[in-house]
Amino acid sequence: MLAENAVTTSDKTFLALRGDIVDGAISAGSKLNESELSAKYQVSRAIIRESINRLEAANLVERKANIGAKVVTLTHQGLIQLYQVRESLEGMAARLAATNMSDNEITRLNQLLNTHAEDVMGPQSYYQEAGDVDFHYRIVLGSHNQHLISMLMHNIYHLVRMYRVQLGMAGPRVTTAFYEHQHIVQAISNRDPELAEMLMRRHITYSMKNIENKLRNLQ
Amino acid sequence: MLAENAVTTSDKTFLALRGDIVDGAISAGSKLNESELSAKYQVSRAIIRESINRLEAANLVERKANIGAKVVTLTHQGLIQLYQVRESLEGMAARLAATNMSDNEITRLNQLLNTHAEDVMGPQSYYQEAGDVDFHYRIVLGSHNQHLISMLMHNIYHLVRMYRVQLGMAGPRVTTAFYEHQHIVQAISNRDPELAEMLMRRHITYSMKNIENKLRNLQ
DNA sequence: TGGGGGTATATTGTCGACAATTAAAAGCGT
DNA sequence: ACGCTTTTAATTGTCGACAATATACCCCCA
Repeated sequence: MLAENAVTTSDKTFLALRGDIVDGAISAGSKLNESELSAKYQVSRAIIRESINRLEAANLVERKANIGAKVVTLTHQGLIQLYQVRESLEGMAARLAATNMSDNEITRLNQLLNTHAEDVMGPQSYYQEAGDVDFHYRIVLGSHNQHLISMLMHNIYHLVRMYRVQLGMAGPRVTTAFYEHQHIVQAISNRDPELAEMLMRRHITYSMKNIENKLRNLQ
Repeated sequence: MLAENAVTTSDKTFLALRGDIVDGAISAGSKLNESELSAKYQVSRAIIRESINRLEAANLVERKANIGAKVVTLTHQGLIQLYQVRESLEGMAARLAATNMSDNEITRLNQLLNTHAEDVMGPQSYYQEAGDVDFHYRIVLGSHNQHLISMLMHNIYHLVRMYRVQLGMAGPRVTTAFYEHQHIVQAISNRDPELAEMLMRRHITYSMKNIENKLRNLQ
């Protein structure tokens, strides 16, 4: 599951900070004071600075020379642009997965889908968040493309999660999304790259339209 | 031209290091010794470390905790994976450009193309590198998508250039590529997103196949 | 002579202090 | 009282030193 083993204190601090930003414990748009954070997380300013640099690379923070760093603000336009990139990259991931996933990987992907099927049919569907994430991760990894994997895992998904968490995304679309997942897996199982890409792109587009409705209030 | 104004010494050092890596002055695969670089560039180790972190984010360097950083190695597979990402992102950029570029921007894009036409028809075609880069930049910026722009400019293009420089890419395909550019601009001028994306993806695929031949020697 | 353990060296990780820059406050004149 | 200049405070940028980890070397032993 790609264990992000944090060996150094810088790693741990980065993960802690990232978690607090994604969860909203450090609110969107707020300024990051290095000395303050240094005291809060009990590490030197050098560590904080390194973490902030990594957060900037992860698109969670914006930095200006001699002025400082701010947590990104969540906007309607920002969400749209983020999902356009997702559509592009995950579409390609699905395309490559159809060619590059091993038979074994595909078997396990189908098993994952069956697990989700039970959840969807069951009483309460705790599917959405965790299940959806699992599914997308599996396909991205199945692309066997290091750049693609790295970009999505490090530069995109945490920001996506930040939108989801802070805008309270857990809504309907559970069963609908499930069937879309099913069709994507079918295309991959059939080793049909073109179709897999197209279905994934549509799936992400729909998903965006769904979220978009929930934040007409954001400018 | 997106002036990367480097205000701080850290910025300057980063740019210097990046240039040396892309150009091969610091050879691919070699280890980066922090103290050594600190002496070479006349700055503290803190600056070097920050620069190395940024280079890692730019996919030009790989870092391991407590062990150190190495310049990436150029491989056949690495090139393919890089171009797959390019195809994905620039395809989307072309699609968005067809919708989002202003009439003014499109006019200037056509002018750029005319300039290149003269070069291609002229005696020596110094077109390839600079011209190609200009063209692609213009379209990426035309997408008006900040994530897309940032990813390509900071995380992809410098590595692409590193492959080009170090594998001595300047070859034929000058006029061929020009006509492909022409068709892409036509699609954008016609406000046809679907076609613009398709043509850009093909253009990049062809370009990769062309480069691929030149490095059968790389494993 | 070859291998394992332990010491020495080199390299990276972390820290606190100083310098440079920016933002805020005070002082001044009109 | 208002606007401009000067001074002060706060924050970021840079540095050299110390700590922790990994690598290289040497010695000892079978």
